[in-house]
Amino acid sequence: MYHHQELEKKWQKRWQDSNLYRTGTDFNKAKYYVLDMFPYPSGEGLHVGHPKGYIATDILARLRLMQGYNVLHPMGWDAFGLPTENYAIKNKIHPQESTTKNIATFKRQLKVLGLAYDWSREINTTDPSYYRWTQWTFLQMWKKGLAYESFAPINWCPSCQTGLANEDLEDGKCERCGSLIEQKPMRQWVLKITDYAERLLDDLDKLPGWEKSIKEMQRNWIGRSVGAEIEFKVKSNDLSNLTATKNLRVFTTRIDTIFGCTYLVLAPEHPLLEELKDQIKNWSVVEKYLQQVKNKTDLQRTDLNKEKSGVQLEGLQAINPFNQEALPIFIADYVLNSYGTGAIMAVPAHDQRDWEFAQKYQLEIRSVIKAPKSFTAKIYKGEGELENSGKFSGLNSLQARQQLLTYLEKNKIGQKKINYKLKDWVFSRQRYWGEPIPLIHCSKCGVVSVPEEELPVRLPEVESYAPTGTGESPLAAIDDWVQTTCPKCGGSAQRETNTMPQWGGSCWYYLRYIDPHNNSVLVDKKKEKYWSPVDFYVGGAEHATRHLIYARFWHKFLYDIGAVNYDEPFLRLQHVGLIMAQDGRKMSKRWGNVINPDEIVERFGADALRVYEMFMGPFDQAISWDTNGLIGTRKFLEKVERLFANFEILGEKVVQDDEKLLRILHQTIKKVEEDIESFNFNTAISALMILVNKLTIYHQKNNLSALTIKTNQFLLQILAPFAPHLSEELWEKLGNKESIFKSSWPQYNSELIKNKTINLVIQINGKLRTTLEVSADISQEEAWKIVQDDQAIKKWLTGKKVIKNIFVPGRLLNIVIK
RNA sequence: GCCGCGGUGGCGGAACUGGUAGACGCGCUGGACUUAAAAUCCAGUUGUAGUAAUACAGUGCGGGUUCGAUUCCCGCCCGCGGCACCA
Repeated sequence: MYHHQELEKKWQKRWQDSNLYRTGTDFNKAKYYVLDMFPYPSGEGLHVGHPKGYIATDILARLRLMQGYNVLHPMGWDAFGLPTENYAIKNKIHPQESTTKNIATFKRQLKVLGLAYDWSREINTTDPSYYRWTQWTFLQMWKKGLAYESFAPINWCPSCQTGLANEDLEDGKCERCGSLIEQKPMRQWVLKITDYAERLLDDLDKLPGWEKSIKEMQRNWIGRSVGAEIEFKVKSNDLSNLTATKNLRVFTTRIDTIFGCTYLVLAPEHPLLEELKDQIKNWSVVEKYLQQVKNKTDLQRTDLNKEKSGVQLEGLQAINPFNQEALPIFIADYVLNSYGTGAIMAVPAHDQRDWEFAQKYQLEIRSVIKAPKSFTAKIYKGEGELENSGKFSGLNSLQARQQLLTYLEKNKIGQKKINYKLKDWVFSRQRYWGEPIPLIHCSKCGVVSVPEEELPVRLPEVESYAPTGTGESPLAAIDDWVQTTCPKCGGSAQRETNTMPQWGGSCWYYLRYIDPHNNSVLVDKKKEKYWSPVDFYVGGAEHATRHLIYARFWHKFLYDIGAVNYDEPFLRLQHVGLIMAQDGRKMSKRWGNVINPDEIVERFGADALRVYEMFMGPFDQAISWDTNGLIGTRKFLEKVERLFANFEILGEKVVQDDEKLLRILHQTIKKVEEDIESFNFNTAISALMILVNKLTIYHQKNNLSALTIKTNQFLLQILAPFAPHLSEELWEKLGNKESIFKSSWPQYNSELIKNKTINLVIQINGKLRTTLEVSADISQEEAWKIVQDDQAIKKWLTGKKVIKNIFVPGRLLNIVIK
């Protein structure tokens, strides 16, 4: 037993008093930047799942510290956001006030875990000295035309009363509150992230240190598809021999199926509809359909199971530019106005959706790609040899696409086109608790930026935080804040009253840790060059398509304007697997299954919690909490403590290092070091347990330590990143004056770790029959000699013919018999 | 539907590059210590048969390659995550 409460407090105080984790400033040393995704300080405080990632980075940071690196390992708060604001509305408490309170709670909870953060670099996104630079970057984007005002319909959450970005939706619902999202035309500030789509996609290849799954999620989200835009002429029936009335562009990835196009479909919102209204003979039917579509929610509209519906635009025809065929035109809500050109060429023979539609409205289905003989289903979606395609028949899909494209471009009826699913980032929110957008509207000069030296534009005090619901932020009601003078002409003008989304401040916080108190630039260039990029970044996978795309975009922009020296912010990325409750569900107040880390630390100690969370299973996997498992790791720490307690009593005895145990020790040093680097903490701890078990057994049998004090200290050093408090205590007990984290990580002896003897596996026809303890460098001949005389093997060989021996040096001998 | 990840004892999980499947921990069983309990320590713990030595089976299912497959290939099933009328 050891008294974790006083012991842990003692060391936490000492670390703090000695500034042990203050970031080094000697730029001649190698650097290592380990970063956690900073938390949103909610009112509920932490549960045991939250710190899992922080413990992991802490272990890595401590290893790097002992290896002699300058380590940057900071923490801060992503504190703007809706829950705090909603809390303010309900309880009339200023968001700043509850934010301050929540941060204090979080910080206390993190501190009792003994995390090695450099708190002198703490940042907070709601601090004006921080958001000044968020605003500054926004202005730079605005100046480059990357931030623009849009009046297009956007996602509107009727419950949160604000516009949202595509990334903020889940299944057509608000990610925050679950309300169904509506489309609402509104004035919005939008960031042109699509300008960066290609780089965001291509540069993923520069990040071998990112998990495949997260890169895939980003690729999916960016959604690049290569195809062609083709121009059809739209003619009125009455004037079919006259010139075309309008041009209509469609986007397709399968131009090789163009001869199979038997009709065209427009999205119901397509602008051409309004333009050709007069020539559409069944306009009243069309109008009715449009009304029906309008009444559907987005969720209903995109329901894959629903039957396709649409209406033909009677009186209009489209001309296929490749064969001059006149085709009917439909509107149908299975075509989205927001993707491509909002219009498609329908090829029912080779597209599931077009096929369904054609079936319903009895349209021609014309095969233009030969299906393989083995193909039995109705719709062949694959590639192949073209048929019924004029002079292009006989080509394969790939050749056809190239030739058709050439034809398109030569005849100026279209061109190659790349489309992305990624949409520009709707960047304004009609809420209070966010960074004000630093722009001014002047009736004479238009939109004018707040001069940089006047930044930050501070959030004003308001009476009510409640959203107005009119599409205006609560800031709009603060007249003496809104009314200002135009920086350009000096005339009266109004401030922009929208605020930035929660994701704004987190786009660049990792840069600010590098230089958190700089008042003249976002980050000092020299410091940035030294510390950037982040070497290791750890956080939840739920950020794969939000924060991690936004931050990469923001960073690339900063790179383009010369503010940072490399165009990717995070070299290595690792996602944390959730800790679920014991019942297998997510830990949540709602289910009443939350485990508070404070209680665990109180009862079992921070070290036990740390070791347990790392030992539970693979780091990136979701695993259920089990307090029994935690007791196991606590017992392990007590075992370590006992080992050294007895050591003290027996300390005077002169011992020599036991060679076998010394070998295991050095193997463990290697294993622990490598496993920390690869985030396989569970196996690192398992190795430590094996070592401690062996030392304990030796200790008990011989009533003395297997190793000298000096070698025994290695054990404490490799345990220290996991269980820093106990390791410090025992380290001190052994007579060390300085912190264990000022000692150097032990070097394993690569000669020593080689096993001298091995258990040679003897197989017969691949089946294990026996093992022999032999010298590690035994030759095949020697092994064969021994094996033939072995009783266990002899009986298998009698009456059989040995065909051959397969020998894997240092491992096995397999005898193949017949 | 598409993409990614996974499926191993009662449980969490381990296994290098194709080479002893089940490390380590939890739980359980038996034992030592104790007046007793806790703690600690020892032994056992994939299944079947056997006192045992040992044998056979065994890593979601069915095939294949190989001297040898949890690992590689083909075809499925199930679970998790992401995307999704994206043309």
